[in-house]
Amino acid sequence: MSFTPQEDESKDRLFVEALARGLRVLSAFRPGESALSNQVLAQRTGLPKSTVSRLTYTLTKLGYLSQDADSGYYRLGLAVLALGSAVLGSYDIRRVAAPLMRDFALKHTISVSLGMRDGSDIVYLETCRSQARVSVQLSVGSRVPLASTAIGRACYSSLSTTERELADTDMAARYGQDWPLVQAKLEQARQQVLQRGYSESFGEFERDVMAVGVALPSPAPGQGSLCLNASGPAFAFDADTMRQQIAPALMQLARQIVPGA
Amino acid sequence: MSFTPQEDESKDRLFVEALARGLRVLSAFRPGESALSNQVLAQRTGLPKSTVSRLTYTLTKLGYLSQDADSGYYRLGLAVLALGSAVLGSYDIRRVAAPLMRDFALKHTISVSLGMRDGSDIVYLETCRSQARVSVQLSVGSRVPLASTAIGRACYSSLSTTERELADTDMAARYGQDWPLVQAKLEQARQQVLQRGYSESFGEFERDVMAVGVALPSPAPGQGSLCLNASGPAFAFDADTMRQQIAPALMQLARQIVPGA
DNA sequence: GAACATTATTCCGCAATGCGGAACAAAATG
DNA sequence: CATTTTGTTCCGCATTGCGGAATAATGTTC
Repeated sequence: MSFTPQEDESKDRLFVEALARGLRVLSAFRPGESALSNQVLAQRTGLPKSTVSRLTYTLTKLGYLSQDADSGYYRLGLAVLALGSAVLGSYDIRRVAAPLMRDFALKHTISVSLGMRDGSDIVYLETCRSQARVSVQLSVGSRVPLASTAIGRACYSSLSTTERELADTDMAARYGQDWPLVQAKLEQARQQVLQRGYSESFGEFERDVMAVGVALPSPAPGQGSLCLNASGPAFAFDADTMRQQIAPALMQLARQIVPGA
Repeated sequence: MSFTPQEDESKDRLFVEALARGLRVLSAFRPGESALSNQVLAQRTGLPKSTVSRLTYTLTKLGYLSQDADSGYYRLGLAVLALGSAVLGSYDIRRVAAPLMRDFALKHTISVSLGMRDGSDIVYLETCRSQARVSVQLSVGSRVPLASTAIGRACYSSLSTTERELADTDMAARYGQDWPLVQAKLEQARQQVLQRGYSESFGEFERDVMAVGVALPSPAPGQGSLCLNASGPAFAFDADTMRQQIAPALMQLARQIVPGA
């Protein structure tokens, strides 16, 4: 249960507890949820009622929460959105990648996403779907696991030895006794990437979804590893099509996005 | 200099200062900026060095900031993105509006945005541009003033008397001695909305940008007021076109999005 | 509408927690 | 190597946040 393996826990004079708790309240809101009561927040965060009350009060005053007039429930405020858009704005790769991704999605009638690794997850920075009706880029900001997705495996395979070992430690903790199995699968995926240049996940993360992934060579090292996937429904894309048509095209797309490679 | 006019300042036992300061650090990042040094953060937030150091330390540990490996500078972390996407996910209007907006944008070769009022600003929740190459929905989450934009004026005009007076107070503080002029302009816009059903801003917010706006009847009252605009470059859209073609179509779009009106 | 259950807010004494000046360390600059 | 600039750590102080308990507000049941 030690979150901070490098030090003896809880003696961290530099860590600002009140800030952490406030953010814990904000992150208790799961996407798709409209409004939460003060009590639900207390349950989810594990904080005492009165503390939550004070934190919601503060967050509301700052615009990070807004209180529903009649129900009194809290919802995430628009100030949070400003932060989120500041994040997206700071990644200039998106500006380059998005139009190319859009062309790709239209040409191949498939969805394509740009992701970045965060620990043992991939966070989507941009998604282009072939038909725009399905879901409103709700995927931007959402997380998928490194281990079971094509995009995650591609990313994993592109890590340096030291980074890979760090990620391994992360996942060992995350998957517990399943880790050996997961690791074997990951190693297998890595070998495939080394040989063929792309990764696969055919129905492993979501049933009936076929996906291939490639890593982008990191433009500035240490900036975080970027990766792409292309995914479509199994009824429209079989394994052969993914391997012979989509995967090469995706590798081509990666080269377009990062020319120096 | 009193931020909280309702009470005698700084005697607020419920307000959690440390949380506010931490968020002040996060919001010091402006969109488009990549990485900030610890010192710049101190300057922008007005906090002492050591405090900022502690806050950045905490935020980094929580994933809300990430530290660039070599420069040591901080950038907004991916955890912030998750929060932002949770906000967007909580507004189900987007799901309804987005495809309709997209059709509108394509049909009229014009940009259309969905916004929500936050104080004396409008925050964009969704934008659809006619040509997708220009800017990657960077606009989602960005703020434009209520007073000088078409979308803001439409929203203002749809407020109830009490809400409008609150907004007035907000803007009086914001615009200072310019407020009488601004208010006159707003009142004029409001009359126009009452008569014709839409608002205009022809080059007033951004030079050479023509825009019209309409308000959406709030589906659940007190949930915040939603509004739409359509905007295009002056060389492609003259005032007559905006008034006779775009504005009626936008009003039609509003009725499509919120059928019960 | 009385009696109860559930949830939110406020109070208040205690001490833990965060504060910030200053000392220290580490780079960057010349 | 001296100097400036920037980041981190230390540490005593008291402010600030804490959380149990009391209070208020709201909703529910009969």
